[in-house]
Amino acid sequence: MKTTIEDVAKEAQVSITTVSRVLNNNYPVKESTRKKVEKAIAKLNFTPNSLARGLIRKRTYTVGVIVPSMTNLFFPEVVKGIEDCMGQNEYTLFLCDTKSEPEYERRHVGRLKERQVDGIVVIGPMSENIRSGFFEALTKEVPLVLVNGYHRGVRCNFILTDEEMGTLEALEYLQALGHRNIAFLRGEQIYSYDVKEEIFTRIMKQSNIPVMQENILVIPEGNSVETVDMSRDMVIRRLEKGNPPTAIFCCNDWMATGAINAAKHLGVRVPEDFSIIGFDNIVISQLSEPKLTTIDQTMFKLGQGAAELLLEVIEGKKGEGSLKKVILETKLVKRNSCAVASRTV
Amino acid sequence: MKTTIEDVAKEAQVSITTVSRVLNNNYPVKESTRKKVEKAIAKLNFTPNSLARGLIRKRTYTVGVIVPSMTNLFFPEVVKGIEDCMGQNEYTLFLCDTKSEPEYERRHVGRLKERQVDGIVVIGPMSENIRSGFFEALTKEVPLVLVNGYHRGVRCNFILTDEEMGTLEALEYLQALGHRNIAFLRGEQIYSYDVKEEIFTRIMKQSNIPVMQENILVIPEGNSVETVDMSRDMVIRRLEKGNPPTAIFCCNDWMATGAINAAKHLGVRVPEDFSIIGFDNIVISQLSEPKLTTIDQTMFKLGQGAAELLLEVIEGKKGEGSLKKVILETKLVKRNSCAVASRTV
DNA sequence: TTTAAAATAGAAAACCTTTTCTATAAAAGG
DNA sequence: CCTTTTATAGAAAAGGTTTTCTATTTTAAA
Repeated sequence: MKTTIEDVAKEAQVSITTVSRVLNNNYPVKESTRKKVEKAIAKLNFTPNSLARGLIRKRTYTVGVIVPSMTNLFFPEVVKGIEDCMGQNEYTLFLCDTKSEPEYERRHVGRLKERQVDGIVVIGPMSENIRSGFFEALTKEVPLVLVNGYHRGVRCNFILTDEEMGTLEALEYLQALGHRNIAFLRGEQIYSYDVKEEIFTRIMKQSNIPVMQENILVIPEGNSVETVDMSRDMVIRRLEKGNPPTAIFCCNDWMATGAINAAKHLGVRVPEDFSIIGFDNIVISQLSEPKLTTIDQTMFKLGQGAAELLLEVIEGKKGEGSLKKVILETKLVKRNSCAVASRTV
Repeated sequence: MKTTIEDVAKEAQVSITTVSRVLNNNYPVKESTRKKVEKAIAKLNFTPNSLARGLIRKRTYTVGVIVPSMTNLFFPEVVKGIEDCMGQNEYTLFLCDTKSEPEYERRHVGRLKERQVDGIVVIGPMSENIRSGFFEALTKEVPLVLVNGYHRGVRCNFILTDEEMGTLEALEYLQALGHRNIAFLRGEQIYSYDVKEEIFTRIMKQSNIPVMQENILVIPEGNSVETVDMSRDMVIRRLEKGNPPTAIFCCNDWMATGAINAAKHLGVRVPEDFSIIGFDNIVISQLSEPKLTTIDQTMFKLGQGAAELLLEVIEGKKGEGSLKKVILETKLVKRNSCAVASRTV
C-alpha cells in the first residue's frame, strides 16, 4: 500500500491539512511543526499523488506534444526546445507520435484531453485536421499551439518559421555569388514546398531569368534515407542533361545531402563547380564533406517559442479572445557548399 | 466548466453509475438505456477524466520514458519502439530528457512517481545512479526496466544489445577480409567502449596479432558533430603516421562517419584502400558515400522489447521476485565501406 | 488584567470517477 | 398465484489531495 498524506499526518501527529501546507508551502506553519512533518515525510518516503492534486486543482502541470515522427531529426530538436522551457516550469511532457496519420493525430488529442493536460502543442499538424476545423474547435476547449502548420484564416495559435524569408535569403545569396542557372529541388504535395517554389519562381522572374522547367526537380515522398537517394539520382540525371545548373536550392537538408552525393558520384566538385544550399540546418548538414551551407530553422528556438506561447495561453485564460501568431526568423548558415559561380550560363 | 459524468447522467436521466457502466462496458445495461446515454455523451461532447479514474483504479495507463538526450538519433529510435508497443496497449508516454545529468535523472524519476505512472523505462541509465543503488531501490517501488545499462550484480530488470557479440562479429568480418592491421576508435570513459576494447584486444591476441598502442584511438567526449570532427582529425593523424592500418573499427557510426571524412580528405579510397566499420546502424550510416557497413543494434526492437518487458512486470505484480534480463542480438549490415585488405601489414 | 488581533491548526467539503452493495422489476419455476 | 432467479439500476463509499471555514492559542494593544 502506498503511503498517503494521512500516514504522514499520523506519523507527525498533525492533521492532513497541515501536511498539505508544508508540502505546498502556501500557508504559515510553525517551524517546529514543519520540522516534525518533514521528518515524517522523509521517514515514510512519501510522494504526493498528483492525480488527486490535479483533480482538485484543475491543473496537472502536464502538456501534450504531438509529432508526426520521433525519428526525423527535425522534430526531436523542437521537442527539446519545448522540454527545456516546460521543464523549467515544472511541467512534464506527454509525447505522442502520429506516424503522419491524421486519424492518429485526432486519437492522441482525445487521449490527452482525458488526461487533463494543461495544454497541447502540435508540431507539423496535418493540414487535413486543420482545414476540417478540428483544431479550431479544439482551441475552444484547451490551450493549443500549432507549430509550423499555418493556414490562412484559421483561428488557432501559431508559431512558425518564416520560410518565405529564408528561401529569399538563400536565393539572394546564390545570386550574389553570380549564379543564374539555379535548380530547385523539392518533394511532392507538402505545403511548405509550395511556398518555397512560389518564392523561387517569383525571384527568378524578378531577375529576368527564365525558369527552365527542367530546373524544377520534384522527388516522390519517402523516408529520410529514401529522400537522400532519390535526390541523388534526380540531381545526377539533371547534371547529365544539357545546360546544367551551377547551383541548386534544396527544400531540406536531406535533399541537399543527396545532391552532394550526386556531385561526388559524377566527380563534380562542390562548391567549385556546383553550389548546393540546403534548408533546416539539421545535424546531418555538418556531417558531409564539404559541410552544407543551409538555412537555419532554429528548431530549438521554435520549440522554446511554442512553449512560451503555450504558457501564455494557459495563464491568460481570461483574454481568450486574442489568438497569437508568432513568426521566427531564419538564418543563413554559411559553410562550405557554396561558392562563386564557375560560369555564367 | 467541464462536463462531467454527472451532467451526462442528468441529460440521459439515469444515474452516474449507469453512465460509468456504458463508458466501461463492464456491466449489463439495457439496450435502450445505453442508447440514451450514448446520445447524451455525444451531445455534451463528454470526455472522461482519467485523473479521477486513475485515482480509484490505481492504474493510470501512463509510463515514463527517460532518455539522456532527445536529439541523439539513437534514443528516438528506441523511444519509437516503446511508443509503438505501448500505444497499442492504450498507454501514453511521459518523455523525460536528462541532458545526461544523473541529478536530472533522479529528479525525473521523482516526478514520474508523483504522476503515478504504471512503469518506467530508463534508456542508457547513468551508471552513477545504478551503482549507488538508486535503481535497485526503485525497482521495489515501481515496475522498472533499464535499457542498455547493465551492471553486474545489480538487481534490476535489464534489456540490452549484445555488444560483445556485435564487436566480435565486426572484427571477425574484418579479419575474414584479410585485415590484420586494424585500428580501434573509441571515446573516453563510457562503459560500452570498455567492453568493446576488451573484445578487440582479446581477438587480436587470439589471432597472434600484436596490438600496436598507436592503433587504439581515443577521442574526448563531445556532441555528435564534435565526435565526427574529432574522429576525422584523429584518423587523419593515424593514417599519416607510419604503418597505417588497412581497416578501422569505430565504436559508433558518428566516429565511422568521421573516419570516412578523414579518408576523403587524404584521398584514400574507401573501401579499396581503407575499410571502415561502424556500430549502431543509425540513419547517418546510410547517408555517406560509400554507405557504411555497420553493426545493427536494432534500436526499434530494443524499444519494443523494453515495452514488452515492462508490460510483463506491470501485469505480473505477483511474481515480483523474478527479475528479468533480456539480451538482443546484433546484426552485421554489409554495405559498401569494407573490402578485402589491399595489403597485408 | 482584559480585549482585540494575529498566528496557527484542524474539520469537512469538494474534485470526478469506479465499484460494492442494495433495491426493484421482470422472468422463470413450482 | 406465490416464490425464486435473473436482469437492470441506483446510493453511497472510496480514492488522495486542496481549500474554505471555523476554532484555538498566542501575542499585542489598551
